[in-house]
Amino acid sequence: MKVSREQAELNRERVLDAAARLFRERGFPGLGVADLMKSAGLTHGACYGQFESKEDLMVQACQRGFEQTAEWMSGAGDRSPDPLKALISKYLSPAHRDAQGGGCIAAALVTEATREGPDVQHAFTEGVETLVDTLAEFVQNGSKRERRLQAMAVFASMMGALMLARAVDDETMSKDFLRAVKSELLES
Amino acid sequence: MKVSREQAELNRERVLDAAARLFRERGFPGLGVADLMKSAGLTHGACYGQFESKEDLMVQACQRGFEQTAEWMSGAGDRSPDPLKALISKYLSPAHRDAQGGGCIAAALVTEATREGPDVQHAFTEGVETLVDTLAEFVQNGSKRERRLQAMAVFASMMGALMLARAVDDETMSKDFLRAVKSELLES
DNA sequence: ATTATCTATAGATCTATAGATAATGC
DNA sequence: ATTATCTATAGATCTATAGATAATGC
Repeated sequence: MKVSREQAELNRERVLDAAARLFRERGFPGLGVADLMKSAGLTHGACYGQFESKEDLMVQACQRGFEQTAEWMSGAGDRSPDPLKALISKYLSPAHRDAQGGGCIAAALVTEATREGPDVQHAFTEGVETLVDTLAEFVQNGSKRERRLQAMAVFASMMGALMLARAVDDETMSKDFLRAVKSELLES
Repeated sequence: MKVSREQAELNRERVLDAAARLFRERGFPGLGVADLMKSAGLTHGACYGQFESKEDLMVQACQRGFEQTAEWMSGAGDRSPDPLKALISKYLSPAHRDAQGGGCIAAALVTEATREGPDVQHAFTEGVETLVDTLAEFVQNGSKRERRLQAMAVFASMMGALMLARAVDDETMSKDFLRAVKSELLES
């Protein structure tokens, strides 16, 4: 039953990765501790050896998810003459829309984060800050503050479009949301 | 215990109004049937005389909420020389941010709607369609399709900014999200 | 007689903990 | 000896239903 300290750490990592993915797919209240631990190949009792509470788990899963999203974002822009446009195209693609568990964690959990306690909300805030920083590096013109505000506007617009594209059950309308915001952002 | 048919209908309306408000505030899984009925002054057993299931209730609460939001939107634009700009300013105000229960239902429940069954998702889709129609009437230039795409882009951008402004626990950043998208939308 | 609502409860599910188990690490 | 994980379970909560109750509507 007991495993090596090294294996225990690997297990904890596996739980966190599963949590970061499954919370995005099902939301915070939609994923129970037992289900999550089972996905990582453990029983639910083991959760409380690794984490203080479900809230602690949500906080750490947010941090993990934002790290992944930030990496995904900077990766999308790299090796492109206009990294911001490259990222916008990737963010607003049907592929991203259909891969909620591996996509932008902000788009997957904004409203749910608002309904959780201050610790989750704070982890979420810090994550958003990181994403805005990442995006701001891709903005070409303007003062530092202008670039940051520009990044915030681009991020909010993309996120809104992605979420609406996911929420509607009409494929045409869904693609139109992606297209509409994409052409709006790529023009300016 | 029994009330008049007329009173029963009033009760049902009161339940629906409470549901439309409380689901926006707490999310679908966050509001239980017992709590909701108590808010309307009834016991939870009465719910199943008025609605088939919690899902049925969610569907009807969505319809009610979207009606209210559509009215709120067209009201915001009326009696203004540029109704679209008037609406954008109202939508992206701190007052709207702080009044989630009475504000845009799409911004309050997008992600949660995605996690519910097809009936809720369809009610949500129809509601979004109504809001886009309302917004499209305020767009001045372009063909019908261009005006509609423009309305979709404006809606997605506003919604994303409002949700991020609600999610972060830093007042400066929150206001910056509103400001950033507002100036972006009002310029063009 | 009909029926809107209430009371009581079934059955499922969820977070969290206590104590047992068995392999690690000294 | 320590401890990561498991088993079992407590206690709370949630949706839904059955049957009782009492006022309406004929």
